[in-house]
This record gives sequence, C-alpha cells and structure tokens, in this order.
Amino acid sequence: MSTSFQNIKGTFDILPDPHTDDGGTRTAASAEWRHVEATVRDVMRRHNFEEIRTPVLEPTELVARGVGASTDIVQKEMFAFERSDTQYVLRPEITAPVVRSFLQHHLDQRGGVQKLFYIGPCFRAEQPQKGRYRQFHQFGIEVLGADQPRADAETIAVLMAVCDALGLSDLRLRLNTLGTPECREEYVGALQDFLEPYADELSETSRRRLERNPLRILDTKKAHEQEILRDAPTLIDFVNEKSRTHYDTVKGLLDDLGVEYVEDPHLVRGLDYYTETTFELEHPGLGAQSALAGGGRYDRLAEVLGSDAPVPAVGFAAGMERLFLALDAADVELADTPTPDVFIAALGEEAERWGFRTAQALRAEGLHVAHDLMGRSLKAQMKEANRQNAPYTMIIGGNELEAEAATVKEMESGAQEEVPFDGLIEYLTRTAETA
RNA sequence: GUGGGUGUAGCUCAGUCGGUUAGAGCGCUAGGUUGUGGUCCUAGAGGCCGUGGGUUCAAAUCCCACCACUCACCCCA
Repeated sequence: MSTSFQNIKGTFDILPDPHTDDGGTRTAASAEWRHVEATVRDVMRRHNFEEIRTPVLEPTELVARGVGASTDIVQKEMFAFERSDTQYVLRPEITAPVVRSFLQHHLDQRGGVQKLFYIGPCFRAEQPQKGRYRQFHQFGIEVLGADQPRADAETIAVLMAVCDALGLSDLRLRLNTLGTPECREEYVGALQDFLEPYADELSETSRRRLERNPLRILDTKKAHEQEILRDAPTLIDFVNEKSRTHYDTVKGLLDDLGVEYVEDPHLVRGLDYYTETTFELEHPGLGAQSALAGGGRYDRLAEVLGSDAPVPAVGFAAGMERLFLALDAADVELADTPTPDVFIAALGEEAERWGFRTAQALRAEGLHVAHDLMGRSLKAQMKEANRQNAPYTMIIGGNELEAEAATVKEMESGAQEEVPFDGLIEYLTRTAETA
C-alpha cells in the first residue's frame, strides 16, 4: 500500500506507536500525548485553573497588534490568508487569542481573577528543525486581572509543577524583569548610545536591530558581541522603584516555594507584549531548541487589544514537542498503550455472530473487548490476541455453543476454564478488575 | 532565505574497483497442529534502489540537475 501524498512539511502524525524521523527525532505515541495532556490537566485542576478553548483561526489584525508588528512571527512566520475581504491567520500563539476572548466575553464579570489554561496547536511558517515545527502544540496559562507578585510566582510554580509531575529534572529557570515600557524605552536609548560606537564590530543582524529592536541584541550568541555587552548598561538600573519591588517580591516568593532560578539580565523575550517579570525554562542537551517554556507579565496587552481598562496579567506557554524531547533525553517512560481485557476468538459463522453480540454486551459493561474482523483461523486469532496482549481469550465454537459455556483461556499460564454463558459478564468483570 | 547531511522492502540497514533474476534481520501473511497464541521450523507477499537526464555493451553503483527529508544559522514553544 502506498500513496503519493505525505504530510505537510513541518507537521507530523501522532500514531498509535512511537516513530522516529530521518533525523532520529522520536515522535511520541498517541498514548504518550494523552498522558502528558492528562498530567497538565491534573496540575491545572490542583491549581484551580479552568480550561479555555479558542479557535485556531483568528483575525490577522489580532496577532499583528497583540504579538507585535516588529516581531519575526508577524513579519515572516504567519500562515495568513484572505477570503471574502476577511483576513485570517492560523494562530501562532495563544495568549493574544485568550485575552481577546476574555475581553470579548467580559470574563472579568465572572468576578475575581480569571485563571485560565489551554492546550492546543499553533502554527508558524518557519524553517522546521529539531524541536521546531510549523504546526506545534502548546499548553499554557493566563492569570488575568491580578497585579500581585504572587500571580507571577504562582504562574512559574504551575509550570514547575507540570514538569515535576512529568518527572523532568535538570531544568534551568532564567528570570529577569523588563520593568514598564516607559523605563524600558529609557534603557533602550541608553543601550543604543552605548552600542553606537561599536556598530562596526557588530554582526549585520545586530546592526539592523540596533535601530529596530536593540533589546534583542542582548541575547546574541556571538562571543565577541557578548564581550562588548559585558560593560553595557543593564536594564535593572533603569527599572523604577515599583517594578523593582515587584521583582524582588516575586523572587522572594519563589524562594519560599523552593523554586530555583538564575537571574539573567540579558533575558529579553521576543514578543512585544511582555512587561515586568519575564522568564524562560530551559533543558540542556536538546540541541538548538533548548527552551521548553517561556512567559512573563503582560500588563499592557489588553489595552493594545482595545480594552478601555487595563488588565494586569501574567502567563506562560510551554512547547509540548520540546517537553517530549526533554522527556526522551531524560529517559522518562510514559504510559503504556491500553490493552484489551479479553479477546473473543470465534470459529464458524454462528459462533462469530454469538461473539459479536457478546462483545457488545461486555463492552456495555465497560470492558475493553477485542475480536477478529477478518474471518481468520483460530490460530490466527490466538496470535492476534497474543499480539494485543489480552490477558484472557474467550474461545467460542460449535462445542461451546452446544454446551452454552465459553472456553476462557488465561494467556500467561495457558490454563483454560469453561464458563457458562450466563456467568460470563460476572466472570470477566471480576478478572478485569483484578488484572 | 543561507549552509551541511541523508535518500535501497512497513522498520533498521547491507550491497557502490559498474556486470546475471537487488539482499539480511525484524515485522506482516500462511502452513507445520482437520479448534489454541508466545519458542521453533518452512514458505510467501512486499522494492520503477527519491525523480529526471547523461556516460556506457551494461548503472542501486559514475556524472549533472531537481525533489524530498533532516540538522544548523535567524528566531522562538
């Protein structure tokens, strides 16, 4: 069997079994995805977060305004198209959509702080590589309406709790504050003044950023640029008293929780909407894409999206594919695929019909029941039962129909037992429970 | 957009000083057991050797182009 079609570049199929691509990167099985998703949901429940689901399709303008027109995402990575005068975009991230939904539906009127989480696919038209896809999956949270440092600290705590619940270790949390847009602007001016004399020594991209987005020069990976930056003014010196107190409180709260972090004054996140606290979670040894998650405070985003009142907010987004990479690197074993409680092997047309009815009856009782749909030999059906790791196989043929008792085989020991038809449900329900 | 790597069976890979019908292991199907799986034995199915062109008596093998995948730069989850 074959087809001339294949999945779109930068996307991937999640199959019942894990598989590896040509670069040796493992794609987790669907059961592993379910396990991670269930873990995320459980951590969210424990932290009192509620789920929000927004459309994959959003107005292009929402992303352009929300994420920032100067960002790479908006400038060159959007899957955007027009249809009957409406501009659509496949969402490249989920924060702006959540804030849009929050404002549109007046969720603040539910009262108090809104603690929301999401899981879903995002799309960016980048060049794919390890840990980076055109359709990828994020989960994250948004705490809307809370300006307290505890909201920042709880956001980080939730992220760490998910990693902990998944069994991830060797993580590094980098922390910084960006202050308010006003003091950031002041700092940007100072940074430009400082770097201007070195312009000739900077790379081409850094020179371009010097005009457009000087903050981004800070996270350069080029050694000689880092050298220059060593004596550069630091953002924290431009941050006002209030922001600094906020930041110090967040750090204190993290200390209280025993959350380890390293301060990194050069940590500037790529999206325009961040203010105050900003953070990134890394795992070493993932190749080029070491960032598992990133986030921070974005107190001005609601207003950027047209709100007449400010909505203080903080959140994070985590990349599921990156998480799997980290889990793989750490050799963390995830959930097994489910196996049937019983396999029904039938011989002959009459027995097949009896088996089909019985399968449905057992399934109605909540049992996981497998059977043959190809009319194969008993031997082949037994092989199939074995392959599927069914602990019990029920054999039904002419003899059993006549005796009105099925042959139930315990696969591991090979022991067989005659079970009267009217006692089957009770018998199998009991064995399934003890298994 | 730029650079490196790789394309042979469902999977992992052999085979390339050019030379008959292109191989192995695993997996799949069937038989060995007229109603019994796992181990074992046997058989079978499954490949335009990424695509197109060129060189040659002869190309999976040499040359060119293209395509796909992949890693990396940039940036991000």
